[in-house]
Amino acid sequence: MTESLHAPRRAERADSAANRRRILGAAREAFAARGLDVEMREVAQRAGVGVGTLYRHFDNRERLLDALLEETKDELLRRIEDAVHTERPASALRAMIRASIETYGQFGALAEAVLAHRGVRSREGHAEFVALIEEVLRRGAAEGVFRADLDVPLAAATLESLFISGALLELARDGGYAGLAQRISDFFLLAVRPLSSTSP
Amino acid sequence: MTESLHAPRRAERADSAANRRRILGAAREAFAARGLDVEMREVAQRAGVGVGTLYRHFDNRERLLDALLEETKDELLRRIEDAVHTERPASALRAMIRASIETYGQFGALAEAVLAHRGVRSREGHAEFVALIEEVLRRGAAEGVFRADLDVPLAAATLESLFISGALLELARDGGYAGLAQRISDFFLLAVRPLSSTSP
Amino acid sequence: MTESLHAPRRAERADSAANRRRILGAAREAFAARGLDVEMREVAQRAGVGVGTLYRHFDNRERLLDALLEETKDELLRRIEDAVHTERPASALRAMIRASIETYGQFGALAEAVLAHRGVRSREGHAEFVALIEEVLRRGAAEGVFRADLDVPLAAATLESLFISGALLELARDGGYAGLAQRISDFFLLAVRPLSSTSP
Amino acid sequence: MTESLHAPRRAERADSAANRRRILGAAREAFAARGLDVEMREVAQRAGVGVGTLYRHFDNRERLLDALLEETKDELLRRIEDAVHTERPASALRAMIRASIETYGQFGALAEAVLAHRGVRSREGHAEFVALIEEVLRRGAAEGVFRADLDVPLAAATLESLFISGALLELARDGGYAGLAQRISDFFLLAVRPLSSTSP
DNA sequence: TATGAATGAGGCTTCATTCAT
DNA sequence: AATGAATGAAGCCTCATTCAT
Repeated sequence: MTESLHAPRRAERADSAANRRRILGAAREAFAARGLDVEMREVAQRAGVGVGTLYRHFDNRERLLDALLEETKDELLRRIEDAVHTERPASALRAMIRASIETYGQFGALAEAVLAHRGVRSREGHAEFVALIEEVLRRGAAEGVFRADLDVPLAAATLESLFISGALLELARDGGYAGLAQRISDFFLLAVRPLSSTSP
Repeated sequence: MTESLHAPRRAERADSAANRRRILGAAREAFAARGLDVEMREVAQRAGVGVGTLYRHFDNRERLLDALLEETKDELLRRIEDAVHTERPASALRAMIRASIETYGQFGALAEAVLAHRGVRSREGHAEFVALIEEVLRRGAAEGVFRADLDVPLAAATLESLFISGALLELARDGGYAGLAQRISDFFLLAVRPLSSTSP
Repeated sequence: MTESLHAPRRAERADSAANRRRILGAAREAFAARGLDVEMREVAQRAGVGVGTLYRHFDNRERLLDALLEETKDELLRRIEDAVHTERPASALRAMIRASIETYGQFGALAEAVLAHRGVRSREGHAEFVALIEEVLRRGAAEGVFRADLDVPLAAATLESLFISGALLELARDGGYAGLAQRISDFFLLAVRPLSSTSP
Repeated sequence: MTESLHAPRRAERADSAANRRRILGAAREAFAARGLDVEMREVAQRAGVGVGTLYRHFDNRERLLDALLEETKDELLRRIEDAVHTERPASALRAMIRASIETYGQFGALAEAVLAHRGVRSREGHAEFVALIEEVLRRGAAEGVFRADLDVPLAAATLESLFISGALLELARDGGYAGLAQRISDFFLLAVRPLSSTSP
C-alpha cells in the first residue's frame, strides 16, 4: 500500500520511445557479441518485447542495423568533432583515438561484421569520420607538429582500419580500452612526428 | 575389370584435382566480389560443376572456406618466409608488405567477411602471419634500424588491420597495388624509425 | 454521482453509435476498393478511430464483415420488397434490377470477395434475395408476361451473378449505373418473354 | 524379383516435369476446395513434395496461381476456339457453354477467389474469353439466328458472370455439370432468339 | 471509453545439404 | 563420380487481436 505512491510497478509506463531505446540497446549487445548471426527474435527477447514491437519500430532487419550504425556514428562524430575543432592537432588526435576505441570497442563483432556484410556501401558511412581524421592530420602537418610530407590518406586509413580491427580485442586484454587508446596514441604520434624531431 | 581399374582412375584423379582447383578459384572470385553473401549453388555454377560435385570435394560450406583460407595463407606464408629469413629487417618488411597487399588484394570483400564471420577462430589463422611480422619488427628493433621501444604487437596489428581493410581498394585506385605497397612501406619505415634518426 | 450517471451516458451512446456507423462506412469503402485485402488497422484509420474502438464495436474481422453484409442486405431488401409486392412482374423486375445494380455498385470488389471467401456460408445471406427474384419470375410466368416454361432458378441465378460481376464496372462506364440498369432490364425482359410474343 | 523388371518401385523416376504437373494438380484441387485459404506447405504436401520443390518450380505463391490460371485459360480457350471457328453460332454457343461450365466447375472456390483477390487485374485474363463469346453472338446476330439488336457486350458479360458464379454448385446439384450446361444453353438460346421467332 | 502500442502465432521464402539418377 | 532436383529446418515478416494507459 505504501508503494502505491510510486509509479505503477507491474508494467513500467509502456513508453514507446523507451522501447525503441531498449531494442537498440539489445541489438547493440547482441550484435556486438555475435556479429550478424543474430535472429530478430533474439533481439526482441533481449529487449523484453515481442517481435511485433521490434518491427513496429524498425521496418526490417536492415533498418534496425541502419539505425544502430547511424546512432553510433552520430555519437562518435559528436565526440570527435568537439575535439577536432577545439584542440591542437596532437591532443585532438589523442581525443579521436580515445573516442574511437571506446566506441568501436562497444561494437565488438558487429563492427567487422557490418563492414564485411555491407562492404563498399557502408564504407560511405565512414567517409565523414575519415575526413575528420584527415583534417586533423593535415592541420598538424601544416603547423609543423606532424611530418610535412605525411601521406595523409594512408595515415587516416591506417587509423581507421585499426579501429575496426578484430585484433583490438586481444590488444585491449591487458590494459583495457583506455590503456589501448594510450598505446595507439603514443605509437601514432611518434609515427607521424616531423623528421627532425626526436621526441613528439 | 583389371584394366578398368587403373586407366580411368588416373583420369578421374586428374579431373577431380582440376575440379577442386576450379571450385576454389570460383569460390575465391565469388567471395571476393560479394563477401559471404554467396550461395553454394553460385560457387558451383561459376566453377562449371554441379553442387553435388562441390560437396564431394568439400564436406560443407565451412570446409570450403577453410580450404580457401588455408590455401591463401600457405601462398602468402611461402612468399613471406623467404624474405623474413634472408633479408635485413627493413627490406624484409618491404617484401612482406608487398606480398600481403597483393595477396589480400585478391580477396576483396572476403578478407573482412571471413574475419567478421568467424571472429576469434579465424584469427588463429592469422597468428602465424602476425608472428612473422612481429619477428621482423623485433629483429629490426634489436638491430637498431627500428625504434628500440617500439610497441611491436601494436605495430604488427596495425599492419595486419591495414592489409584487410576495405579502404585499400580506394587507396590503390591511383597507383595500383604495387604503388600502394610502396606507400605503405614508406609510411611504416618512417613510423618505426629510431628516435634519433631523421631519415629511415 | 447520480447525475454523472446519465448525461454522459447518453452522449457516449450517441458517440458510440456514430462511431459504429463511421466504421461501417469506412469498411464499406475500403473493402469495395480493394476486396478483402484490407487490414483492420486501415479500416480504423479511415474511420478516424483507433483499432481498439473498432474492436469494441465488432468482436473480430468476421463480425465486421457480417455486419456490413447484413446492413447492405437489409438496405437492398427494403428497396426491393415494396416493388415486388406492389407492382406487376415486369416493372417489379425492372425495379429490382435498378436497386440491385445501385446497391452492388457501391460494393465494387467486395461483393465478389466476400462470396469467394465465405463460399456457401455467405451464400445463405443471398437466399432471401434470390427468393424474391424467383418469386417475381414465377409470378410473371403464371400471369403470362414471362415464358411459361422459364427455368426460374437459372434465370434468378443469372441475374444475381450479373449483379456481383466485376464486369459491371466496365459495362457502366458509358451510361453509368442508371443506364446499365436499363440495359439489363431490356435484355432480361426480352430474354424471358413468352414464346409467342414478338415484343416484350 | 519378378517385379524388378518394372520401373523402380521405391521412387518413381524423379522427373521434374512430372513433379511440376503434380504440383499444379494439387494446387488446383486445394484451391478449388478452399479458395485462396491454402498454405504453400499444404499444396506441397498434397503433391507429395517438399516446399523447396514447390518453390523450385514456382518462384512464389503468385506465380503458382498465375501458372494455374494460365494453364486453365489455355485449356479452355483451346476447347472453345475450335467450336467458334468450325460450328454455326447456335451450336458454337452450346459448345462454349459446355466447355466453360466444365472448366470453371473444376475450379470451385478458386474461380471466385481469384477474381475477388485480383479484381480488375485478373479481369484482363478474361478478355480473350469474353471476346470469343462476343464474336459468336455477333455472328449469330448477323446471320439472323440471334436477335439483330442484341446487346452483345451485356449478353457476353452475363454468360461470363454465370460461369464463375458460386451459384453453379447448387444449380448443378441435380443434373450435374452436363445437365446444367444444357439448361444454360436452352435458356440462352431462347434469350437471344430473334424477335419474330417462336422457337429457337 | 478510446487509443494505439504490444503481442506472437503463423505464413512465405531461402539455402545448405542430401540423394536418386 | 557428376549432376541438379529435392528436401525441410530455420529465418523474416505480417496482421488479427489484446491490453496498459
